[in-house]
Amino acid sequence: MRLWLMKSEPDVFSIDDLMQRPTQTEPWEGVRNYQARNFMREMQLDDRVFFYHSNCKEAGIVGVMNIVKNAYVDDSAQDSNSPYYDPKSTIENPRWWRVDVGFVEKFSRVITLRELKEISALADFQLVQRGNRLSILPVTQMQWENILNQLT
DNA sequence: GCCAACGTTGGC
DNA sequence: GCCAACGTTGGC
Repeated sequence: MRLWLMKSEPDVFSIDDLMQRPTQTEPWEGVRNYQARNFMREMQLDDRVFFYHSNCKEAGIVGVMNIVKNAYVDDSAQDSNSPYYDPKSTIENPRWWRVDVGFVEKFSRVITLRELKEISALADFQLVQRGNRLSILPVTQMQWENILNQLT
C-alpha cells in the first residue's frame, strides 16, 4: 500500500463535500498536469491519501481518503462544457486520467501548512518546499507518521 | 489581490 | 531543440 497527498480547493471540492456524497466517494477529475496524472496511474486500490485544502484561508491537511477505483480515462477532458475540457485529449487517444477516492476520516482539526513547515523531519517533503505547485504527491511512511503525530 | 514559481506553448 | 511569452497555482 502506498501513501499520497492530493490537493483540492475547498471552494471547489472539500472534505465535507466528500463526506456528504451518498457513497462518500468521488471521481477525482480535472487533473491536468502530467506528473500528477502519472502518480494517479501508480495508485492502487486502498492506497491512503491525505486530503489537502489549498488556496484557502487555512491551507493544510484535513483528513484521509482511500483509493476506491484505479485510474481510468477522465472523460471530462472530452466534454466541451466542462471547465476541464481539453480538445487535445480525444477518445481514441486520451491524455487525462482520474481515480475514485473514498472518505476515510476527517481530522478534529486542520494540520496547517504553517505547522508542517516547522517539522524538521518533513524538510524534504515536497509539499513544504518553496514553489511547490504539484497537486498530487507521494508521501513516505515516515512522513505520514510524522504528520499524524501532530494530532496527538 | 499580489506576485513568485513553475509548466506549457509555439515561433524560430 | 531552444527559449520567450503566457497562463496557472497557491501562499500570503
